[in-house]
Amino acid sequence: MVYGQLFTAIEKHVKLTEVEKDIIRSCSSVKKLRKHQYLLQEGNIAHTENFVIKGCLRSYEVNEKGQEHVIQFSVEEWWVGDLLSFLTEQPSNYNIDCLEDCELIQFTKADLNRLYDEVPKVERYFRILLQNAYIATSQRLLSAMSKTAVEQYAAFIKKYPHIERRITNKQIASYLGITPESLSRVRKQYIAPSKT
Amino acid sequence: MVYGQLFTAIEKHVKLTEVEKDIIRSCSSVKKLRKHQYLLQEGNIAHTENFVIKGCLRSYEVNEKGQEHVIQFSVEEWWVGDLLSFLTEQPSNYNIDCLEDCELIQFTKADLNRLYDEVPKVERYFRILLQNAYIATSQRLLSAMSKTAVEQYAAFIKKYPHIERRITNKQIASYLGITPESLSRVRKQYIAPSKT
DNA sequence: CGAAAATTTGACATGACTCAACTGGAGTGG
DNA sequence: CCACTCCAGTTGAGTCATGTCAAATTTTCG
Repeated sequence: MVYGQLFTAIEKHVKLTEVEKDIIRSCSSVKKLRKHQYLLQEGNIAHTENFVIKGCLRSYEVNEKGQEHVIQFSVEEWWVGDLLSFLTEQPSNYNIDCLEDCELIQFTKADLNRLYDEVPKVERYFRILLQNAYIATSQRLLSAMSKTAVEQYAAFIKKYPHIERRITNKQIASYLGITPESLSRVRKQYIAPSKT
Repeated sequence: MVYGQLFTAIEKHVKLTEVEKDIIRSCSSVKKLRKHQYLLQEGNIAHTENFVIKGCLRSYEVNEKGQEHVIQFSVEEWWVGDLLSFLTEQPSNYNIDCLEDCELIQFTKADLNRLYDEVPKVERYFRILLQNAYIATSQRLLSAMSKTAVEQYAAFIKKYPHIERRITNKQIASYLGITPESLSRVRKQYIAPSKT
């Protein structure tokens, strides 16, 4: 039942047999976390990659100057984790906490390597997933470099209207790389697109 | 001979048999381009992904305001192309031109799909490649958001000392998302690390 | 050699940040 | 259920980093 969302997500890219689904089930586990709990804290190694069944998480980094930067918000049907730490098994620079009560499907590195070998389609799925993530991040980078704060906010609202209602403006500001004060001013200028 | 660099690059991640190498050779072609020639122009579809044997290329986008933004410099042993256009077969928003005479190994989408099926190791290699690209882009994004121009320039020089000597400051400025004038001022402040 | 491009420099404009104060809503404990 | 605290959000004033525009200078390369 909980796996339905995961299989649907995977099957957008590759078809799975029942046997393969069973292997995937056996190579993962379900985890529940409450609001404010941490999935990962700076200095720890990310032992899992996680698929979100329910809830909303934020990944952020605290830089040398003490500033927090939100890297990503993750909601239902998205993946969350620190890929770098997961792959290298080195301590993470990221913090990931729950903005709402959450339910996740977790895969360890061993799980995933076993899956790659036993179900090559999963490796294909992850290649495609990474292609998309890479493209999305490249576009976000370009957007961050060339757009004003207003343009970025407008682009964010357009792209994530659903997420926008679930998180505070302070978090959005951190994601956009501007201060909460600036976002507040930006929001006054910004004419919201008409409600549905 | 020219394929030596490609095989070395792939074999950093997965071992190849001679048969597999032959398949790779048969699924690709070598292309030479002169300085100032375009590998890809905005509006065209990226029909190939390309491995650089020799030379240096720049990928850039021209935004609505007419500003050029360098997305990436690609030198020997790197890949270059527009993944989004390549995958979706939609017109590209990018321009890619040669900053030096170049030699590339090209793979079409059909080539690559055939390779993925015939040599699953290649799919693994690309998954790993994309993981690394995704991580690198994520870090660059964070850096662009939280660092001053001086810090960014210092980070760039530290990370790409080799590339730095092959391209103009104007290009570097565009890559960092600052104006050439700002870079010029930044360079005065910046104390170069001692030469080797 | 000479044209075109890159780089530097100066003066000035501006978008976003910092700091500080104030408002209002959410959550907590008595 | 009220009083209290905490924190998000807003607003104002002043500052600073970077951009813009223009001109001078140097370098590149045909």
